[in-house]
Amino acid sequence: MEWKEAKKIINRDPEVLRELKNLEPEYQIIKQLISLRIEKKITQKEFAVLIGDSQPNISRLESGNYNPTLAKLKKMSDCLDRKLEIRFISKTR
Amino acid sequence: MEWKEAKKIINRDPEVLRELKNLEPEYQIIKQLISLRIEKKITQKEFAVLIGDSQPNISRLESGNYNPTLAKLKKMSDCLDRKLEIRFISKTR
DNA sequence: TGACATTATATCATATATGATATATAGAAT
DNA sequence: ATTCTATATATCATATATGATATAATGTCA
Repeated sequence: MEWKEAKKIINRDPEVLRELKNLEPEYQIIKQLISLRIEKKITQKEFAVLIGDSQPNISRLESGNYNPTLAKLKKMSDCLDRKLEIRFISKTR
Repeated sequence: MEWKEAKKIINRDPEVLRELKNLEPEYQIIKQLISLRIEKKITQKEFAVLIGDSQPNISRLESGNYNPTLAKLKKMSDCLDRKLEIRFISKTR
C-alpha cells in the first residue's frame, strides 16, 4: 500500500474533500496523519493505541469531523515521534 | 520597537520561559504572534479587535496559559492575513 | 507625581473538545 | 455466503476552550 491508498481514502467522499480543501490546515493534518498510518501499515485501532486514543476517534479525526486543541496535536506528534511545527506564514511573495 | 522588545516580553518571567521552551509548539505560536503584534506596532487591545477577541484573552494567549483549538488557530491566521501551516516533522536526519 | 494607557489576572456561562463505549457499516478472506 | 476485521457513526459524561466582563497591576508620559 502506498499514497495511492491514502488518496483513495481521502477521495471517498467528494463533498468531504471539498470541505477539507476549504479548511486547509485541517486537510494538511489529516493528510499527514493518514500518510503516517499507512506508511506504518497499521490499522486505525493500532494507530489509536499508538497515540493513546480510540479507533472511533481516529476515524473521526481522519474524516475531518474533529477540532483538536494544540495540546492534543502536540500529544499526537510526541507519540508519533514527530516534531510539531506550527507557522503563520506570510501570504506576500 | 523591534524583536528586542518581544524578547523582553517573553523573558519577563524565567519560569514561564522555561515551561514555554519545554512546550515548544506553543512557544512557536506565541513567539510568532507577539512578533506580529509588535511588528504592526499595535496594542493587545487592537490586536484583539483584529482577530475578533478580547484584550484579556490576548494577554492570556501571550502568557502561554491558553490551549487553542485548530479552528481558533485558523481563525487567527485568517484575520492576520497569514496562512496557517501545521506539520508533523520527522525527527530523523 | 498623577493621569492615563496597557497589560495581567480573575471569574463566569456557554459551547465544545476529550475520552470512552456501543453499534452500524463496509471490506477482506475463505 | 459466512465469518471476521476494519472503519464509520452515534452517544454520553466530564473536562476544558471560548467569549465576555470586571478589575488589578504595571507601564508610559507630561
